[in-house]
Amino acid sequence: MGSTRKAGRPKVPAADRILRAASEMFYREGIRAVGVDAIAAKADVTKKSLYDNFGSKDALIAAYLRARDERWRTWLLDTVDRQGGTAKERLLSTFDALAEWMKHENPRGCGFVNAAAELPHDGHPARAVVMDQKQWLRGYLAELAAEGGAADPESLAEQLMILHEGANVANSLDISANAAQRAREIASFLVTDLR
Amino acid sequence: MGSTRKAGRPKVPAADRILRAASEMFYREGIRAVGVDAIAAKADVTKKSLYDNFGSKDALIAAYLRARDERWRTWLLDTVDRQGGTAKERLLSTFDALAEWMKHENPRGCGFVNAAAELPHDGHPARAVVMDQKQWLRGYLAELAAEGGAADPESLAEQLMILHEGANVANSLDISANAAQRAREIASFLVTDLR
DNA sequence: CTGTTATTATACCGACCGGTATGTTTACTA
DNA sequence: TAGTAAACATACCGGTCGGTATAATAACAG
Repeated sequence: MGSTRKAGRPKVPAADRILRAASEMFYREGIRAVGVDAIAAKADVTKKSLYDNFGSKDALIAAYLRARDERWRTWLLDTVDRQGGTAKERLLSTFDALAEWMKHENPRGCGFVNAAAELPHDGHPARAVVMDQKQWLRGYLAELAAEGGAADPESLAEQLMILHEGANVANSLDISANAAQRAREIASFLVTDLR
Repeated sequence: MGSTRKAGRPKVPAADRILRAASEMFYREGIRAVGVDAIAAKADVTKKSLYDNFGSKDALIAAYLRARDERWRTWLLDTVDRQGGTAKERLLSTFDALAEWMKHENPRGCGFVNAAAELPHDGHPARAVVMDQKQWLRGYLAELAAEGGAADPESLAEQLMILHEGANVANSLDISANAAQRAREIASFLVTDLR
């Protein structure tokens, strides 16, 4: 069902093209390194359209992170559900999902951690998105941990978060060739007592 | 051009003030967010002095990271040596060193990881310093692992690196209240068979 | 058709960017 | 005391930053 309207012009709405261009450039080059003019040019859009749609660069940054967050959540949940199994197995599956994600979407580290590194001020709208992303994953892991009968699900979730974040960094800086796999090995120790 | 640097000077040399100011600002605000004018002003120095001493902003960034690297290495080695003990105990001590370091020098995450996030291009002089920092720590951990009789010291070092990096991120984004302690708990599992 | 909305094109704004040029002053040392 | 090198102060450079203004054009709903 392609929405092909009039072979000449906008197959994809301007807002979508802007967000797509911004996402690629922000992640690859760094947020502060990319100017709004460059984004508009790559999206084949005027700066006016960009500001009509998003209001400011800061809002566009937040939108970029929100979209990335949604893609990651979908990918993670789909992968875990697809592999199925017990709560213990699903906790370990999150590292398989991470491995694939890093391979083709995350070669330069976690986009949220990178954004937080570039935007240290608490007031920035992007930081709320970052914090939300992390707390969501932590909550999801805690849920699975509780389901598996963990003695302290929250503590286990924190430990698994450390492994996730560490794998991201180790992967992006060539510290480990298959960081997600290594993190998964460690995680398997932590969940041995679960069902 | 003989003696450029010689006998003791009563005041703190300009180069030191510049490097100190740059270090604080780069780490706290982010590298790209800080302009050379602001650094010169904070160091109470003219821009000319800054460029005479460091040549370019990129070189100053690399110098900032090199200085930070040296401080970290010194802190780590001193802490580990102070606590002493077996190789196994010293591997665990690296997490105690990290905990203290994060408390008063690293609240905003690993400065090297943050720098790599902001400067993605391989050609940038800062990236070499970052990579060197990570490889050094990995090598140090592998050394201790071998000393402790690890079956595969390199693999163990990679796993411990994941824990170090993960603790840094978890600490800076409030994912875990005592991330280094949690990472240490995990590490203690990994080194149980060592001496 | 007409009115509205989205989008285009272009030009502009003040502020700041990294970096340079010019001289003048300070401070150590030969 | 004279020489020298490092620090000073100031001003400038072209380029880019995020953001705005104005006006023309294209698409669509009534």
